[in-house]
Amino acid sequence: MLLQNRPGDTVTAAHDRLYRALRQQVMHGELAPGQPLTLRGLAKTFGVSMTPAREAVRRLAAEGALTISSSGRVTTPELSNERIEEMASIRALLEPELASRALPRAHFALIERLQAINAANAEAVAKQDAVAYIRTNLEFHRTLYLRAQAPAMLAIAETVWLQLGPTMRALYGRLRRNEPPQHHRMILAALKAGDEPGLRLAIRTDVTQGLRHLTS
Amino acid sequence: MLLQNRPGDTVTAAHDRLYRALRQQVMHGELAPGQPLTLRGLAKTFGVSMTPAREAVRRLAAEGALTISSSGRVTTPELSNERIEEMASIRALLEPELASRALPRAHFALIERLQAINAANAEAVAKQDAVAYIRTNLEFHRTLYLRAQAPAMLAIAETVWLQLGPTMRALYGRLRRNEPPQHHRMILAALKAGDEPGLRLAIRTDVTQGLRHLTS
DNA sequence: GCGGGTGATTTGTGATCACATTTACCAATG
DNA sequence: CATTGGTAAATGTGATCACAAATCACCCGC
Repeated sequence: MLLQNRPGDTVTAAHDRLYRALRQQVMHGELAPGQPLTLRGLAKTFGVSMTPAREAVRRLAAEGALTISSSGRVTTPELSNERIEEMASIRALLEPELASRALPRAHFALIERLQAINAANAEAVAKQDAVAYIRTNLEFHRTLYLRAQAPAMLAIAETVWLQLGPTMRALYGRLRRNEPPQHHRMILAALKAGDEPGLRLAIRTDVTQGLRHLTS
Repeated sequence: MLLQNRPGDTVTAAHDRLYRALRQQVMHGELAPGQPLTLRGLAKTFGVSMTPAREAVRRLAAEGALTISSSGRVTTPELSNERIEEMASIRALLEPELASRALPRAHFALIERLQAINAANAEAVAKQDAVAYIRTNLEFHRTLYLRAQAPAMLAIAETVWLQLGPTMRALYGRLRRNEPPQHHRMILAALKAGDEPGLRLAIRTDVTQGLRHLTS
């Protein structure tokens, strides 16, 4: 991962580089739930001082990507079962709407790209690569929802994914799944058919099913 | 407003005091859209140094309560009509769900409190006090949704209110409305009757109607 | 009157330091 | 062996400073 500005790069603020790198790590499940982080540690890792590290951490904490204890300690979030179920409800509420809005704009080129992402996802399953699985899974959804032309709604969905990142890692790392997501095929079929109710149902089922296993 | 810790107070971090004070100002429409803020100005106003001011601003920017330009300048957000409509859609999606979940737990004491808040709201209308109008209006919704036992969903709804704060100020300051919100009475009636579809519709209408006027 | 350029001021960014609190470690004691 | 006590290390917080970039104000020339 590129962390330093190099000559010719557009200069990005240090706090922003740190924010983006950490955000991706959290969202893709590269950090376990409850993982402690320190400002000095992050600063040293990224070759900056504590100041930009603090700003990045505050920003991520505001998005729910990190938790700050009453004494100021920073960790990745450990979600209760209730919270996980609530997050699943939110996904089940937002994402069918995003998919519906994307449906009239989903032409063949988009479906083709979704199929390619799905193939990469299946490959991640075969390799038992949890991080790649989560990444391609989210990429599948984001690619579709980008067509919805609803940036604020998509941003909310992404903060939900963020908060679920570490938990998803724990989930998919635990139950070594061997089957690629069957619901993605249903989503693709509904997209091709222009079937809005079917699409909503397929999305709802897809986002709900994975989390159910963890709350048992 | 109390901004300094006094002996006997539980010590709250400076950045957190500043965050809460600013957040309330933005959410309640005390700041106009596009209002510029400076780190040194905020720090001086709150009697602290730039460091906690920066942290509070980053946090608020992450929630969409403030906008940071490419050069780092901080302002309250100026929403496009498209963005306002999207925000209304999000409210129309989330808030009926929150109300539905609150419905089975809405006993008489809650309805009584809602009526009291509604009376304060009507008073704000009579006094042409836009800030008090927005504050009591949001308090009405938050009091109901708190019963939904869905903290993450409520938090998302609040970030939407936050982003709309300055715009609501501009809206309600412009069209000097003389009538108290008639939809709140429908909401209360549906609550008393235990009528879930009616409640969902009343909420949806209430959150949608106000914003429609701005996008014309 | 009006546009462009130049210097002064304002402003955000990042580093460093001092301080208070929390946490971790380890030994002494029961 | 578990528990308690104290000491040392680690950690977050806030202030201050230096720096660069952006912005603003003023003035000159047209």
